Amino acid sequence: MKDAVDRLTPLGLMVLALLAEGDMHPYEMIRLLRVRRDDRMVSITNGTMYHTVGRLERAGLLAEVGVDRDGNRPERTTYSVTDAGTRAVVEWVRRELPRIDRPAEFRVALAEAHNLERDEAVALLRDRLAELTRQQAALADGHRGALHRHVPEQYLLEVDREVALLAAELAWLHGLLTRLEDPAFVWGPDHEHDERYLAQRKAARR
Amino acid sequence: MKDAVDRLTPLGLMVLALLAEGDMHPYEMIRLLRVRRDDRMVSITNGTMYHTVGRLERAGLLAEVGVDRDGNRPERTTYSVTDAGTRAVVEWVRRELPRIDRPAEFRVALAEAHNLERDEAVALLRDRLAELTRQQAALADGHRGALHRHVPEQYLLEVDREVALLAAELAWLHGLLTRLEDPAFVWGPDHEHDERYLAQRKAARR
DNA sequence: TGTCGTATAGTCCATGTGGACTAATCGGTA
DNA sequence: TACCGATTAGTCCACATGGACTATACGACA
Repeated sequence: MKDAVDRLTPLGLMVLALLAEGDMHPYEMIRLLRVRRDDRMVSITNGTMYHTVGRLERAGLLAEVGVDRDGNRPERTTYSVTDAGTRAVVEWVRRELPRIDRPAEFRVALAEAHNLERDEAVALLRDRLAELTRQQAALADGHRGALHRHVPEQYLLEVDREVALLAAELAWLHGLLTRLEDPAFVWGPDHEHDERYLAQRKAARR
Repeated sequence: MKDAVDRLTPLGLMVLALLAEGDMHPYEMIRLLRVRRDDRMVSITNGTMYHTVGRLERAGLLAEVGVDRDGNRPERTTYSVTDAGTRAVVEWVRRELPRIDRPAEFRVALAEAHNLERDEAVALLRDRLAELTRQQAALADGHRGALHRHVPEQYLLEVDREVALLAAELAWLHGLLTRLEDPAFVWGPDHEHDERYLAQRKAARR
């Protein structure tokens, strides 16, 4: 029996995380996520957003808090995140942060890692580092083996790239962990900044 | 009016490219793609494979060439790629190779780049290099700007990673183009190798 | 010799995605 | 002032995905 957290899509998680900043209607979420360029991580279309919000509501992770209307425009249904929704964010990030398959999920988990305690995030990222190291070694081994068996390089372009990108990701992750170990690196909610962010949201709203 | 090439999924393209090696039934494609670890690039499940083959057949890119039966096991429907299918592979790779959105598509296009003439592949990869450079500059700019506006680093982890990975991809692509310019880099079909590969296929078949 | 797991070859269905469509309103411009 | 295009807010549908399920056959092991 799969629970709600297993069914969470990357967009679903971003919606829940966004609602932590305040109640919103789906269309506003679309605009805000686009302004913040969060659509770099997941493609955001109307269909997907409304469908996603519907699913989250059925799962009890968010709830309708009101319908208002502006002139003769379509109704706007405003949603609020529930306690279960807030907990789901933490659980999901905890689950996805160390996983090395599912790149889209990882990017979102990384962007929302600040929802976890610093120590836990560091521990999970260390697990990820170990897994990535294994994968990189295996892939690089396979690549070398293929070259040794005289497989023409022209057939190995994609593997070659993958080995290079994995190396880069390892280097980056190693650097990040080093930075996170420094207590000077700020962690956790930054309310001063959040307020300025809220102003930005109001502005985008006109 | 979208044509068949627009509707091609990464798996669809891999199926067409695979059938260039000889007629096959879907289940054999699944096995072979898994043996070659092509499921690193696209997830391969039964449902997706049979559905994909069905679509390709309706689009006229491949055709049934026979049904045989082994003992009392389920029937095996064998497919062959059509001329339209062979052309579609080239068109699709030509379209996807320079694009910098859609990472999954690019990996498959890169793996199948040898279906194009060397000069064309190089030109398309150069276009990609230019686009990637622009994107990297824009993202790095945004990142620096955010830091300058005192956005806490903890909120910028994902962007930071993206900037690093884009830099790595640029470096790799640059290196590849340099290697491809050397005439010593072999390009185009390598029949000697293909025959050994065919033997591997027979072996996997038992 | 029975049986337990895995490989073979495929079907089926619940979900999720993305793009087309609607319909009203607002801002600019000729 | 009349009209054009973009924005707002949302619905709807075709299609793609992935996982569960079926049913036979083969190999290993006890």
